[in-house]
Amino acid sequence: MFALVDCNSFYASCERVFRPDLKNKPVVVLSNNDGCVVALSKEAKKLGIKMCDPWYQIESAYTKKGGYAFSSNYELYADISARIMTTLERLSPNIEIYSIDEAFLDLTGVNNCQNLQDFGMQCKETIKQWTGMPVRVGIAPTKTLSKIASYGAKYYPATQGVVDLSKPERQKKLLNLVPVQEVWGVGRKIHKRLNQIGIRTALDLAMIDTKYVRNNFNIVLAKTVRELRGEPCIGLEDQSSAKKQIVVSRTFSKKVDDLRTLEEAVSDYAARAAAKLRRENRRCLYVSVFIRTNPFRTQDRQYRNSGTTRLIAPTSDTRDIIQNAKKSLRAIYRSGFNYIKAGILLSDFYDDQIQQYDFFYPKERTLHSDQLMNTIDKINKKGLPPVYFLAQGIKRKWSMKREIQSPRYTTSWNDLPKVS
DNA sequence: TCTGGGGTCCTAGGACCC
DNA sequence: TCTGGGGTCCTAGGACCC
Repeated sequence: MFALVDCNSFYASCERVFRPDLKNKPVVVLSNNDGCVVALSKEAKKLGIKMCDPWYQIESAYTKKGGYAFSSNYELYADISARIMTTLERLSPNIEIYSIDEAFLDLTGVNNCQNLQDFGMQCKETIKQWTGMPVRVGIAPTKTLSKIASYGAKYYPATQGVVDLSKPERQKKLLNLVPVQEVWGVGRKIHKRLNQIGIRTALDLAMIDTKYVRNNFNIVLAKTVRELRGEPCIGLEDQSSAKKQIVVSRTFSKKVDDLRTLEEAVSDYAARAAAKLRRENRRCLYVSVFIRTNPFRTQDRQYRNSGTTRLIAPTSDTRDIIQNAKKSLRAIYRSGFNYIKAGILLSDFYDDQIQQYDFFYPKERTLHSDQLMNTIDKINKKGLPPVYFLAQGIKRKWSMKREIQSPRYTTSWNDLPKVS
């Protein structure tokens, strides 16, 4: 048996934790560069705002109606997420942190000593009390069904945010009410194809022959079908499973056309990616870079490309990663285009405890590399002004716009909320 | 003028091997 | 006119997730 604990409009709710005056008010959170809406409260939804609405199109009408908006504040969200996950770990022995605002709980054994509905209610209330965040809980014999349960908890207020689908009759009843595109694993493309063969609800999907699905769709959807019938196919993921790739990419705050500026941005992303890599205790062998123009500007000539370099040996040294990123960038850069986005991707990871040196690897790099990186990471961890490489640039005019960001209430001493 | 970022998994097709 | 069979590995791209 699984439980899915899911936060209600996570980013918007985070903004409310330290702003009780925003209770029952419309709140939206914007993507990087204040580009579009990525989270919205119930009240904002009622005003007709939708996920992914471009901010510049809705700003004036929305604020006139008394709506509040925030630039994304990932430091705050990550910290609140960590508090919620720690709380869940105390309530259940085995959890899988699925995303910043969701976790699956393994309820094996719990149903022997406690009513599951009560357990769900206890989770919800404890999290509210300890962190201030509203969550809902879906309980079911498979992960896919627990997602369905969570959907029920979201759209039917009578459930008070907790739905237990351990009984097959209840599963059937709810599946019949859920549109097929809401099923976990059914995206836009599959939805369209399912509609063409007359599949409209989750229950319709649960009833198709799995062989037919395997032959006409794919094995992933066949698993989904079996999960909807209550047959567990997807287990709790092992959290130790390490990342396979690290991506850092950003849209620029304005168009960029010269190589120097691109180099600066790519070096900055490379340094961030390298720091992430070290946090995972890994080294990487490949560094890829991609750049692209703005596809929304149809009047502009379009260009996109990516390039990859293989390092001499696996490394997590920022200097190596920056150097190779710049090399890849120079190989793919073409002048005469307005670039809007660049990114870096690290792949093929190795444990940082095992260092296989190459005969031709420069000695001075291997000698103090780990010590130097360690020191930089330590300094940058402690809320002091960060240490960075000159290649990352000083003014960073290309860097993203966040004009209406809330304070970092829980992660910066200067931003602590004041009580007067 | 202004349209996000970071991931995973699967599959088809090409290169290569015997 | 005629040109095998079976396998592995790698990569790019598609689809999905939050």
